[in-house]
Amino acid sequence: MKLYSENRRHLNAVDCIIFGYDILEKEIKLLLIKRSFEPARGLWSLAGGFVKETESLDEAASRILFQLTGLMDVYLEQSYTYGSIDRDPGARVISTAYRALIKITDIDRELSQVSGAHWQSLERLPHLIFDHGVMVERALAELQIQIKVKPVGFELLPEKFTLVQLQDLYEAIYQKDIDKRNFRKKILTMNVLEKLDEKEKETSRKGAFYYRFNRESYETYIKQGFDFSLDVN
Amino acid sequence: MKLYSENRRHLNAVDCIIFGYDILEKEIKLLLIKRSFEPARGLWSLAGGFVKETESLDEAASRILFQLTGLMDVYLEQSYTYGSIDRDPGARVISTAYRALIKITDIDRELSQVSGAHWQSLERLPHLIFDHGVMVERALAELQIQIKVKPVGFELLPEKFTLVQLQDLYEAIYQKDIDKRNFRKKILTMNVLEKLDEKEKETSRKGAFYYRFNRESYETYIKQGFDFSLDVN
DNA sequence: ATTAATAAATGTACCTTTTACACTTAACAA
DNA sequence: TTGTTAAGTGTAAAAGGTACATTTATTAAT
Repeated sequence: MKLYSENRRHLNAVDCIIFGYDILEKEIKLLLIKRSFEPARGLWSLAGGFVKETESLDEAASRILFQLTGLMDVYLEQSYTYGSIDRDPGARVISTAYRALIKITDIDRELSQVSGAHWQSLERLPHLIFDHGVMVERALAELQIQIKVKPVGFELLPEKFTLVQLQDLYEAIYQKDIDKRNFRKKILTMNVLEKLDEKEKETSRKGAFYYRFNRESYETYIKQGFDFSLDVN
Repeated sequence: MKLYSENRRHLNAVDCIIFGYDILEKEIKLLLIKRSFEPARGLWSLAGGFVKETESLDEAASRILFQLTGLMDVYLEQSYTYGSIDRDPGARVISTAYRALIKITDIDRELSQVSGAHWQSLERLPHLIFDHGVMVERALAELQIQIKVKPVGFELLPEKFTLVQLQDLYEAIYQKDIDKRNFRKKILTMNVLEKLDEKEKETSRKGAFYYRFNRESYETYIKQGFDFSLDVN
């Protein structure tokens, strides 16, 4: 084992896979940017940046997300660290990917225009630079696992949402159809949804009741070892 | 966004959480080493080392595992990257943890003596340096999740093992008792175990039949979307 | 030869959860 | 008043999970 000083130092980056849900198009979207510097300038990429000596990896990821979206306190979890020698043709860069879930409606549309960021449907992504495509695949797989165990779906929806919208979201994440009655039965027996006295009336004459996620009762259930897994048809 | 060259470089390390299973003591063990350099020389730590410019993270982890154990082609998966600024008091080091599963019997006892490595029971670990305790906790949690979905337990057992031994292993990982008949029913319906014509006779007069993991039928089932989860009492 | 001791091996009934499936209701517009 | 549209609802059958006690094979001791 060598002394610290004898060892080679590396550039470290973070890249953010930023998921959003488009409630109208019923599609998961990713916030992507046009890369502004060489190599690969002008091509689509994840939001990323180098880790500074004054910040942790988590802080770097938060910073990059904030710079792009103006949002703080976003759902953000480490995904995986990519460390192949040649993954970035510009230099050896070790990059830690982070998964972010945001409510599309929270984003200031102007802001993202300025920074050259755009929401792109997961179904038809443009080609991404380097290994960013692999990062997206892994992050999506993690999201699919995560949502079985934790109600992270609510991070992607507005405060008020209908059961139809919630089901559409689950179908988009699983990329599978779900039986309506079974879905409602299961999600309602979890007792983490509050029915509101208000209806969403854009999409039907009858209207659908809004619900709200109750974070407190969720915490209670988690402590009791509650299992949110939703095995879906 | 700055140019590559303007950004600060960091030391990158990998640390290996090496799990083994002691079939006699029915305990999960970790292979730990006495640290040989400052800071924290002489204290217990995970096996780790710096990432070289000529190797990927995965390669660095394999190399460190090989240097310590002499084993190649070991089950090895990335766990998590630890990037707090002050996690290592010697310098800023970003460390990626890897989870390794090895058969204790595969290890050349001499070799580990030379390198100052020792198996320590997970139940009564010594204090570990830096954030290595946290790394262990996370890796164990990952192992507990992993074993529900993939039969990784077989990585920890010798080629031939009895159902009693397999159950003991699951109990050690889950840190929970499991009903014998239900365990056997479930594990046998998975059809990935081959019963051998041979008995283990050390621990009882009657003797227990040896089984062998059939990797081929496992692959077949995985492709069909088989679910190995074993929800246990 | 018989008996005692020990751990391995085995089956079933009950309960819970999951699945499959089609009609009624509310609201508005014509 | 009627037509249209999407929201909302229940039940029966199947599958899977849980709880639980006795028999069997083998060896050592008498």
